[in-house]
Amino acid sequence: MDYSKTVNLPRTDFPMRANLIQREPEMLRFWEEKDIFRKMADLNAKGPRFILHDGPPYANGHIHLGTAFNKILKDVAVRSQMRDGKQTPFRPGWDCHGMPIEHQVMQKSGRKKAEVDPVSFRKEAAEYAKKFVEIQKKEFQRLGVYGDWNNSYLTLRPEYEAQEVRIFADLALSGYIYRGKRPIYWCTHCETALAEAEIEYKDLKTDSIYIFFPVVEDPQKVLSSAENAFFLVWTTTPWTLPANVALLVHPELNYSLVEFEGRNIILAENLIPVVFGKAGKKAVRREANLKGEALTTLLAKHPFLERRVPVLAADFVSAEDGSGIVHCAPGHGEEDFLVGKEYGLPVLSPVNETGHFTAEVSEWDGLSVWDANPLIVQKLRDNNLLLFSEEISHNYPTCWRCKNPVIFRATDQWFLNVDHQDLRQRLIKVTEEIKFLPPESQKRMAGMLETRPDWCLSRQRHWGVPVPIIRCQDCGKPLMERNVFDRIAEVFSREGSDSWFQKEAKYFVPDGVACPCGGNRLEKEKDIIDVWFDSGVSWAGVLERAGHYPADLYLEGSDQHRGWFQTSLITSMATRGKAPFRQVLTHGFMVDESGRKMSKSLGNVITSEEVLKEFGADIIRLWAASQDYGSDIKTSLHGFKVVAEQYRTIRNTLRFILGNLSDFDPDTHAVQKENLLPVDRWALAEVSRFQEEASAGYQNFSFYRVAGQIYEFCNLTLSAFYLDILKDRLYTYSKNAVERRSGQTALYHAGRLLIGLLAPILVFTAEEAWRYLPHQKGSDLESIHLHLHEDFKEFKDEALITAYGEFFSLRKEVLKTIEEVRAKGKIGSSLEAKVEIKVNPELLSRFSPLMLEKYLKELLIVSETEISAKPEGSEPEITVSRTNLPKCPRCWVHSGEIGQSSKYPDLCPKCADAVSHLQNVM
RNA sequence: GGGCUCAUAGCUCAGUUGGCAGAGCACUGUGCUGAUAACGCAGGGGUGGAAGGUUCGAAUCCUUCUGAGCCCA
Repeated sequence: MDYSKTVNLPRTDFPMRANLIQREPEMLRFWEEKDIFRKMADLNAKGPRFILHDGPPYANGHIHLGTAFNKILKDVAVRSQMRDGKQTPFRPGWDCHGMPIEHQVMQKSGRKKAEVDPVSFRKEAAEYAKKFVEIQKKEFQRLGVYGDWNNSYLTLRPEYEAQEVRIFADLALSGYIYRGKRPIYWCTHCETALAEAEIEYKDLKTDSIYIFFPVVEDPQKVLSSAENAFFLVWTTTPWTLPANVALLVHPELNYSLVEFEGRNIILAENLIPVVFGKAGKKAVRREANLKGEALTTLLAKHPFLERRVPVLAADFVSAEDGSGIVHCAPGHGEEDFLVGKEYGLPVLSPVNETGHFTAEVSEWDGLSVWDANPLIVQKLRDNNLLLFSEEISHNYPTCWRCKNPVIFRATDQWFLNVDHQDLRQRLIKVTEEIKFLPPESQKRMAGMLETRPDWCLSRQRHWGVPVPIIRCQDCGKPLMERNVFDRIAEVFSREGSDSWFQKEAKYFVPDGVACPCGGNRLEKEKDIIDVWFDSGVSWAGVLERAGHYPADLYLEGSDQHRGWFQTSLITSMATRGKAPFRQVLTHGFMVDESGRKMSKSLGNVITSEEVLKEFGADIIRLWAASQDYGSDIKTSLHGFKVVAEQYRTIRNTLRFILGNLSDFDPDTHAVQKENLLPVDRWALAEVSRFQEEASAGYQNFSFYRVAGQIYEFCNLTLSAFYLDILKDRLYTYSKNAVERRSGQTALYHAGRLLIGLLAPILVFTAEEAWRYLPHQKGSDLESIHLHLHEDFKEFKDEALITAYGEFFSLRKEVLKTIEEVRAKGKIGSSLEAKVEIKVNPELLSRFSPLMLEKYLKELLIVSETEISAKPEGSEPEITVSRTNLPKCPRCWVHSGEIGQSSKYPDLCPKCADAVSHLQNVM
């Protein structure tokens, strides 16, 4: 007789193969049709609020793996908070202005900045940005990201621009905004100022030259002989020499006077061998221990201009490179500028916007600074004032957009004064009140704030929000008045910032407002605002207006320490006196297998598109959630395969659970806790623990821990033990036997919890599995994503987990012994084994809750067991042999009770019972 | 030059307060054939980047060094 038809095998339509690429889009349609996202938003309308403010990605190009990673982390954060009963509106945004788009559009049309009509150009740029907003929106949606996609925020929307003007006005009217001449990063190719965040450092070869500056005065006789004396000055930017106005030494450093080819040369003592070693020449030391401080009384002469230059002390002068003496051009360097400011030096900047010398430098007028470099070196050589020159390679700032090296150039720009009203100190202070994840990033942020220069807000470009300043042409003063700003904001909110380029200045000035000087010829500022200011005020343009300010969390890549985190913090602190976020989470960057940053030029980029096509969104999501974002994220195709493998384990576990619950109705079949079998109580204790730990992981945003716990629960707790020992009960007991229903009760809870915990990560798979899971009446929710967190505290039982823990160590020994016996060919299936165990009485008594005398066979999946006490203190004794009992043809367990049933003499009692309950058994 | 991070099995990584070095993948062997393009079991494989120090005891704490990465100058 074939009993295989009489056993309760798992049955489910939940497929083993995920086929995510096909199924996910179907699921997206389902969510859309059923309006699930809106229902999610309404779910916790009365709950506490959790606001994750979306840092707007730049609306340029398709999303890449890094963008996908970031958005998925945000999504997991939002969804897990929602599961916890929080009200979590998520409004995605895009950054739409700025150089990258301007650059693209400019290139497409093949025009130059000066040739374009601003109005039509801006129209094109807006189209371009909107196009990519739509593209990226679709890509994010395909990844299953939850959000109010029909209400996303764009920095180019009129209302947003108006709000930006209002914040600018708040800053201007409280004195933070000034126009000044300071050296800033300047891209001669893009012809614009650049912010620090728009700079990339690359290795670049430059001239490294050692120049003689003649000493012309030594009033205090610091040198034994000032005759024929020279400072040896080091620089890597010869073109800045025309702007030189001073020499800088380190005050604490020791300098020496050496004789070389008839000259007396001053340089840092420790660098003598280095410099002359490089030059391949020999110098004789004449005088040592000249403190830098003492040298500041001397006066030198410019090597090719009629200019006397003082010697000043500066702490930043390095004793590591060069000669220990550097030249100072306040127009071409931030540090030089600060020294210049301290000593009242002039700020020379004889370079125009395209990087060519102006007429101020008569000798090289009209020449680009890069072309001038060799000529200047030659000039020095001709004047016999060059010790030597070499090429060195070092990190040099380049433009993030066009990749060309940038220069420092002082021009009139609009700045935000970071020290006004003690702002810098307040910023640093407030970082201590913000929760940073990981905590180290607080230091990083504070450190950057400590040293950052004033924020250069103006850009000489077309694509952005105009600097909202109206100036009097007669006196040149800006009309910094509240009602003027209000008027500009009001116009922008209606007509957008394009109006600035279409309307006359007076259009933006309310009637009756005039310049105090009496002049009435007005002009508009031509510069636009730094795009980082756009996104930096999103707390105002988005959060404040919705009553969501400040946000609970900002979550971005670690590069935003100098970017969005900082610009948001500065604008918010300066105008509202508080930080726009309570917590800041940063994650690392995508790097390849060998730890190198992913970049197009290295050809090691993996796009989200290719991963999506091959694996599906849930795999990308599981991958993203599994990463320890504290450091950089190593990424490889192989890594995705590993994740896909883990996914299969999880999916198969789900399938097993669902398959074995096909006849389970939780309302009628669930077994009361006190009637559950011990091991099922243990399983539920594990469920409870899993729930507790995973929830804690979600709350700390340690998603990778949650992912690990999920996998462990599936693989170790369930697959390797519990599901295995459950099979006999599920398959062979009578359908309604309490033993079977007890196991199903545990499975049911395990399945509910597992699907629930998976939901924030595997949004598609969880939804799919949820449909196959039996539900209690009245709780039959249409989507797992509308199902809230529930706890399993009633099943918590640490003592039971500990007791089973001890049993597992014993079990491991037994399995090993069985394996040895199997290797000798004595048994095949473990059901052919008889196991005898002797343990010390203490341990045996600790096992009493497990009721081993009754269940040990089941727990070891063998046919005969005996467990007894032996003298204390000694190791367990395990004997495994082949059972002599006959095999029950239905459940395959060897039993001494076969034949007890007269109706089914070939079966064991359990199977006889099961079969007799079947109606149509054959 | 400064700040931060990392270095544990071939690969990806766990190791909470210092207490016999773990998991997954891969590999090998094997069982089952009632989770079957699935599942179970066992095994090999690590001088814990290097060198010192604290300690009864260090992968874990301290110092130095080496290598790598990111950010900043």
